[in-house]
Amino acid sequence: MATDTRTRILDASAALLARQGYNATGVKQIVTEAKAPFGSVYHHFPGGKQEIGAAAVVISGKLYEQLIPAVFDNTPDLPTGVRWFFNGAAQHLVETDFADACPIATVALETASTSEQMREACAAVFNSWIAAGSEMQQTRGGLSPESARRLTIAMIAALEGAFVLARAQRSVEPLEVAGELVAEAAEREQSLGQRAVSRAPASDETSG
Amino acid sequence: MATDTRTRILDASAALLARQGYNATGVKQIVTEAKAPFGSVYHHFPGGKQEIGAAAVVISGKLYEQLIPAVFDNTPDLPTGVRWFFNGAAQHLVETDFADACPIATVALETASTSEQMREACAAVFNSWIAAGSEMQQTRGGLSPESARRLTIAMIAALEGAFVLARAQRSVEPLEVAGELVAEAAEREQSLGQRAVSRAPASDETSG
DNA sequence: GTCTATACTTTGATAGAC
DNA sequence: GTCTATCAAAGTATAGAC
Repeated sequence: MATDTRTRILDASAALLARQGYNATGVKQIVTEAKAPFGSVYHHFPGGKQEIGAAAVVISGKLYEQLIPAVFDNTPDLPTGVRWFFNGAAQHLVETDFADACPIATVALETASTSEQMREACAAVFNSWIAAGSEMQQTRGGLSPESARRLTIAMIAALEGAFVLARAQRSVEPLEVAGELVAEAAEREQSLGQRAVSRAPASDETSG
Repeated sequence: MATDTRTRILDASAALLARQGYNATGVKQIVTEAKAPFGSVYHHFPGGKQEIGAAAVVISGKLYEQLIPAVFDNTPDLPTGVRWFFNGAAQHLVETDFADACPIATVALETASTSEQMREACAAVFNSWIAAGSEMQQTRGGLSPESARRLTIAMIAALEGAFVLARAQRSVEPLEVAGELVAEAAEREQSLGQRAVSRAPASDETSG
């Protein structure tokens, strides 16, 4: 059984938005790529381009989120995982001739001030990444919820910004530098966290 | 004397590209905003939209670059300057309702794989920022050229990525977290650099 | 539900009068 | 060098046959 029309439209949209951004991707291009009749778009997505875009962003976000456990579940420690993460991103960037970086960053910047529906979809994706990364860093790094959240946000921000520089300069240097910055921060946080854990099993809620 | 047509076109383009990105900004919108006749665009910029965009990006880049000395020339030390820099960016973001972040990041992502002319213009701007930041950090922080370059790239990357998250989430939290990460890295680098300086006035060219 | 044809707008760009 | 008129193509969205 082949995938249905709706799924093909979303998959094609996710791929096009990731590579071209929101404004450069036309509905006509989407249906051509999805091998779908034009009218089907507005049958499955009455909200038009914005509704397609928002749904496609969420799909890309869920796929990309799987990279977090895929990388960090096999790492000996947190800083090593961070280095793997940035190295893997750099390698993928080179393999795709600096085309495939973050699937939603371009869309997020384009639509942040022009489409509330798209902005909220992108924000939801970033929040899910932060939640997934924070939980991973608490489990694998022994970090407190607050430290894990902060380190995760810093990691995502450093990665996103390094992507911007790397694609413009066609160089992985920004990814190497940003990755090392975050990895060293992870080293300090992890040693602090593990020390805290070995001293006091639960520093919070001692009075509750 | 009022500004001439060419200058008005470039100023209007720089403002529109910063807020809307490249693909959302039309040539017709530019001439309307610049109060210029439509045909003038192709008289002054035979290369069309790409030539206007490339020139406007360079102008925005030079303006934004002035923020580096404006902030760091008055700071007591490097880490404080880093915190001022991120705090100022956060404040400006809130004041503009999360519209004005980096004037070229959106354009850079949009055009990195579709217009070599635009990509090179953005890359040139980023390189000029890295050069200016590196020189500042060598002068004010006592960092080696290599350390200064790496810390500057990390600072710009962290700022750019924090902008992406902040605009999508309409929150300055990413700027606070990313800024603190870079500031703490600057603290370590500066103490290392100044120690090296006080031990050996000129570690390089000792044999020349 | 599927698919075609089309309406209407806007795009980047050009020609040519002045 | 200024400005208007216009082009061909692409944009999103809709109507309506099947």
